[in-house]
Amino acid sequence: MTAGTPRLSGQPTIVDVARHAGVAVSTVSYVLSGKRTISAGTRDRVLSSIRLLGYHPHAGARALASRRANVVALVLPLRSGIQVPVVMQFATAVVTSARRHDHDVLLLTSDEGPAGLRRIAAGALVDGILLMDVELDDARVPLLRELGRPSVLIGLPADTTGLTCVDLDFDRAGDVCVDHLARLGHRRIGLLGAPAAVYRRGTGFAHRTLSGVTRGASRHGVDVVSTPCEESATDVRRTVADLLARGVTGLVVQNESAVGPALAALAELGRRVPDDVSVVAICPDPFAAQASPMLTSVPVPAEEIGRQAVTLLMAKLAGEPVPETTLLPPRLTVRDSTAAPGGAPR
Amino acid sequence: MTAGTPRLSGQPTIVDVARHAGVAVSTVSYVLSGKRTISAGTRDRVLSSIRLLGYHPHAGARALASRRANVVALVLPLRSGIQVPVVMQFATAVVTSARRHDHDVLLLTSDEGPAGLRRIAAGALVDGILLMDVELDDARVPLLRELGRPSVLIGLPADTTGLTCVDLDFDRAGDVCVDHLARLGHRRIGLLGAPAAVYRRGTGFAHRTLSGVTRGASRHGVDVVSTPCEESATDVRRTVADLLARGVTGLVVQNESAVGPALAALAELGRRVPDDVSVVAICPDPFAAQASPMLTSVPVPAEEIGRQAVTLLMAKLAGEPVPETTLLPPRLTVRDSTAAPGGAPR
DNA sequence: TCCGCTCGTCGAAGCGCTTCGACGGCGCCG
DNA sequence: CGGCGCCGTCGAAGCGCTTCGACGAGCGGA
Repeated sequence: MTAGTPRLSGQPTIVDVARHAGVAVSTVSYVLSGKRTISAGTRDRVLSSIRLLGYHPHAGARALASRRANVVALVLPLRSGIQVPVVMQFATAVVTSARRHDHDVLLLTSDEGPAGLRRIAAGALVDGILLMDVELDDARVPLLRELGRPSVLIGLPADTTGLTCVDLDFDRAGDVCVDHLARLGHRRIGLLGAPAAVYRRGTGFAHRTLSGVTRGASRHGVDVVSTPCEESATDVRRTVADLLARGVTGLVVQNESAVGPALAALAELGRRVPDDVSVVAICPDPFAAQASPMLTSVPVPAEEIGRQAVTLLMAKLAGEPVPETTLLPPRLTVRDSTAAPGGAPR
Repeated sequence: MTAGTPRLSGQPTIVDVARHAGVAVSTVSYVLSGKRTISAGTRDRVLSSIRLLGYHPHAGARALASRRANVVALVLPLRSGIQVPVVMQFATAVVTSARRHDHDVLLLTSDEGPAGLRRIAAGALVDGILLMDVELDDARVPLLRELGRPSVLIGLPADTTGLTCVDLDFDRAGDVCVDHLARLGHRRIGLLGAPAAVYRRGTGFAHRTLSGVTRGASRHGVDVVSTPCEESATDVRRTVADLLARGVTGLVVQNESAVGPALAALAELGRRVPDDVSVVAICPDPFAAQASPMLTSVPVPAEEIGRQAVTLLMAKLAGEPVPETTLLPPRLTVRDSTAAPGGAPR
C-alpha cells in the first residue's frame, strides 16, 4: 500500500483515483464527463478504480470549476387554498425526472420570497429554477427575467413573453366538462370553484377554468352558476345546497379537497349521483377513482406536467430554444358520476 | 470607474468586493463569517460594498473551501399509504427552519434508495440528512450509520442506538384517545387504522398507535377492535360498517385521509356523531377543525416535529450532543365529536 | 520516406472562497 | 519608559475539480 495523500475528509478525491489507475487527473475527469475520447482500456481501468475506491466527485468543487451545479430549484407555494396532493405529485415528479437528467432538486418555499430566489441564483447554488403556483401578475416574474437564469413556470402568468410555462389547459378543461354535461342534457351547470382567496390572488388556473366553463356554456346555450368555495366541510355543504337551490343539475368541482365533502353533502341532501345530480371533477386521477361513485373527471396530470417542466428546463440549460407556453390537452374520463338529468341512463 | 477583473460570470466575486472596499480578500471573508474581530469602520465599509455590488458568495466555492455546504437533505417517502398533507407540512416546516439556520434543503425521494443517499453524502452536496417515514427495520438506517454524516430520523426504527429520532409519541397518543373514550363510558372501542401495507412495512407510527390503544384499553378494561383500512371511500365505509356491527361505540381514526369518508359513512349509516358514535382522530389539526362536526383529536404536530428535527440536526452539525429519541407528548383537544355513549351529554 | 493528421493522454492554470500564520501598531503593566 | 500581548488586517496556500493547450505516437497519402 503506497502512502497516499492524507485525505483529510476521508473521501477519496480524483487525485486518488488517478494515482490508483495510473493516469493523469484530467484523464479521470474526461472519463467521467466524456468530453474527450478515451481508449477503452484506460476507461475501464479508471472506472474500476472509481468503483473500488468508492469515489464520488465533490459537488462543490465541480460546481466551482465547471460553473454548473447540477441542481435545480423548485419553488413551492405554501399558501392557503393550495391543493396539497397535486403539489406533492408535482414535486415528486420533478425530483424523479431531474435525477434522470443527473440533477438534484433544491426545495424553496415561496415565503422566503424574491430574496430567496436571488440568493440561490446569484450564489450559483442552482442552475435553473422551477416555479409553481404562478399568479396572473406575479411579483417573481420580473425578478426571474432579471436574474437571467433559465427557468420554467408551472402555471401561467398574464404576460408570458420571454418566459417558459407549462400547465394543464384549464380553459379547455372547463370547456370539456361543460360540454360533457351539456351533451347529456344538463341546462344549468354549477361550478364549485376554488377558495375566494385563490381568485383574488389571480391564480391562473382558477380563472382559466372559469373562463372555459363560461365559454362552453355560452356555446351550448346553457346557464352556468359559478361560486368560489372554501375548503371546510361546512362551507362546501352550504355552497352545494346553494347551487342546488339555484336549479343546478350538473356540477363541476375543481377544488380537489372539496370533492369528498361535496359528495357527502349531496348524499346528505338526499340527492343521488348521478341520478339526481351529475358531478364532474377536475382533480388528480386517484381522487376521482377512489371516490364513490367513481367520478367522471378531467385528471390534472401533475406528474406529466412536472416531467415536462424538467425537460423544458434541461433544454434551456443546454441552450436549446423552447416554446413559450406548453398547454397539455385535457382528457375527460367518463366514470359513474354523470348521466342525463332526471335519472335517465346516459 | 477603475477597470476590474473581467468577471466572466457576471456576478461580482469576493475579489471585487475587497477591491471596492479597499481591503484584503480575507478581511471580507472574516466580515462575512465573523470568525475574527473586525473594526466597526472596516466592517461597515465592506458591508456597504457588498450591498452596492450585489455580491452573493459562490456556494460551491464556499463549500469547497470550508467543507460545509450549508445544505441538508430531506428524504421524503413517495409510497402508497403516506399521509400527503402531513408530509407536506413537515417539508415546509423543515425548509423554513433550515433557512433560519442559514441552510438550504435538498429534496430527495426515497425511491432513489440508498444509492441516492450515498451519492449525496459522499459528494459533499449536503452536510446532514433528514429522513422521513422510517420503518421499524429500515434498510437505510445501517447505511446512515456507515455514511457518518449527521442525520435525524423523523419516525422511530426498532433499534435507535446511535441514532437521533423525533416523532409524536404515537403510543401515548393511542392511549390518550382510548382513555378519553373510556372515561366517557365507552366499553368497546374501534381503531380505524392505516392501510394494511403500512403495517406490513413495519412503519413505526402505525404500530405504536396500535400498541398504545391496546394498552389503554386493557388498563381501562375495555374492549378494542382494531382493523387496517385502505384509503378509498368504499373501503372506509365497509370498515366502519364492520366496526359498528361489532358493537363499537367509540372510534379512533388515525388515517387522516379516512377521516372525511368515515364521517360520511357514519352519516350514511344513520349514526349521529357524537350521539350514537364518538370519534377521536389522530391527524393534523386543520383537518379535525374543518370537519363537521369538529373533531376531538390528538393533533399530529408536523410543524413542530419538523422544527425539532432541524434543530437537532443543527446541534449535531455543531458537534453538540443530542438525545437519541425525542418524543413529543400528545395533547388531546376535545371538540364536538365525542360524548358519552347512548346520547347522554358528556 | 517524410509530412501532417488524428487520437489519447498529460500538465497546469484557474474557479471563488476559507483559513492559517504573520505582522505592524497600540495600550497596558510593571 | 520598555516590553508584552492583543487587535485588526494582510498574503498566500490550498479545497477538488474542469478545461485548455501541448505533445508523443501511430497512420495514411504523396
